[in-house]
Amino acid sequence: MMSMSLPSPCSPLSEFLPSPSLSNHPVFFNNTSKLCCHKFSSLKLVFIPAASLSTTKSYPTETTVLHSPILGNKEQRLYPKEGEEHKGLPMKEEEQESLDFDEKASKFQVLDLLNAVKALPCKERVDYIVRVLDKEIGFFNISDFNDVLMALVTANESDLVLKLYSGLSCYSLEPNSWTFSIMVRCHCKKKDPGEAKRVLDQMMQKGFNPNVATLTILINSFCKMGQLQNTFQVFEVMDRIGCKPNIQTYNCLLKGMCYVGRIEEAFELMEDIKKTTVEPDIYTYTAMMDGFCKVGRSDEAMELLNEAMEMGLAPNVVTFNTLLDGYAKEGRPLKGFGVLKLMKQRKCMPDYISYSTLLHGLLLWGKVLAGLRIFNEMEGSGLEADERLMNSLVRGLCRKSIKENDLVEVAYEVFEKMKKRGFVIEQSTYALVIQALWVAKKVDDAFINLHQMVRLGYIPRLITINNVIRALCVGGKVDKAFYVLVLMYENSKIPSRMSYDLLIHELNRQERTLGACNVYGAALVRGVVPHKKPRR
DNA sequence: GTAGGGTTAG
Repeated sequence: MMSMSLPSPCSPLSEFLPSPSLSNHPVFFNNTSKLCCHKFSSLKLVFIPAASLSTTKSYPTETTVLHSPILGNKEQRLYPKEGEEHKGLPMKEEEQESLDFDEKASKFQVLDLLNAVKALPCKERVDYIVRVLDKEIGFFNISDFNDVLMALVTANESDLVLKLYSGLSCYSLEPNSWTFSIMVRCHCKKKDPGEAKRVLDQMMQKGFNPNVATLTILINSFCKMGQLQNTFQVFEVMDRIGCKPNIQTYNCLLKGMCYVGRIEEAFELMEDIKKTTVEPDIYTYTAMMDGFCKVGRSDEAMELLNEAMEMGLAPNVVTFNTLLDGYAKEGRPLKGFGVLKLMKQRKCMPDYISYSTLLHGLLLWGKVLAGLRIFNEMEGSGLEADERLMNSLVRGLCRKSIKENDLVEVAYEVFEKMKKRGFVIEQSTYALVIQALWVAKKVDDAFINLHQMVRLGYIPRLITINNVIRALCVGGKVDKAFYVLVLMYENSKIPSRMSYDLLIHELNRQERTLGACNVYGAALVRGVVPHKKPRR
């Protein structure tokens, strides 16, 4: 076995940077190692024990963030969502045009095959593919095999890929470099970079050298799992075979470092990249900005944005959204207005994510009126807020309205909009709307919504019910008040003594003795003895 | 010779 000196977890990053005079120099390695540690100690960066790097659950971070675990739910987001549109399938028209006839035919055959396969039960798929390749098309070489394999990887059919690949020798085919690369990609897609690395080792044993794209895929996969030591091992391989990392490779590493909370180190990497011939791009800046934002250092992210713009890089909607999110999480959502302004100046139109991020942040920090403004702007630009966002907006407006009694109408307008869109209205939203209506003395609307709420199977709190009953009684609408009781029976909920008392009191006042007796009797039947008695 | 990287919410 060849012994390999692996980069330490505190990563002398510069080793992987293209500086010919220094790379592969053992002294350089050791020196920077020390240098790194020294720098970090002065920056109070918490070192992450090697063992903890392989987990993605909790992350030591150098800065405590005000809200929410910084990277806690990151993993989900870092991976492609299920059912996500696949790049490359189907092809765009221009792409089709640019292919020559054979290529076209071959691509379409693979696509047809894929579609046919998808229609089959899982068990029959592999056999079907082999049959088609072997007999119907009439040729069956490693290149065709690779095409099918690649198409299946793109289509997220990794189980099929594994089955096909495992039968390779049965078809007396030898995997070539491209076959291995596809398999690396397949395992990475399955979030199993460890297995991908084993394929890579096998590939190299067979004398094939992976290229930068394959290695970057693997690096990215390790980074997404927070496995930085493994990432550095891949860099080591790159260095050994003389494959130069490019900006995409570095960007993956940068993100990986930020992901495990090694922000300062990521920043150093970025500074180091700038000194090389590999030029940072807007992805580099966005990744670093995201790193800062996630640990509550959005101002530094903003500085980076300015730097990127000065360098002539064009920030895009993702760059700006990152910043919006940072400020929102940090508790300074109003900063988002400045970001929006900048976006528009730079002709980068805010999208759904921009608005919902900002709106959510504003509501989270109690900036309800600002939130309303953003909501209106959002809807004005043709973007619709979703169900949950509108639920929180309505609740925010109602809470403010209950305190200050000035926003019921606006709240109700948004609320009605939700109903028109067929959105599910949450129980707590109904409760707050009814309370706000009640405070604003809009008793009939409160009654209507209480009715709707119960019909939807929600159970209002007794205080809500009694408030509405009392308000209806005060307004002389005793029949409606009585109907509230009926509603509660329908929901098999027994009204409180207070509910009955309120009704009996009002019926007495109106001298409707019979009615009062009925209510009293109804209470007794349900085991409630009201304080109030019908007046004789 | 094919491929690779980024943002949101309860």
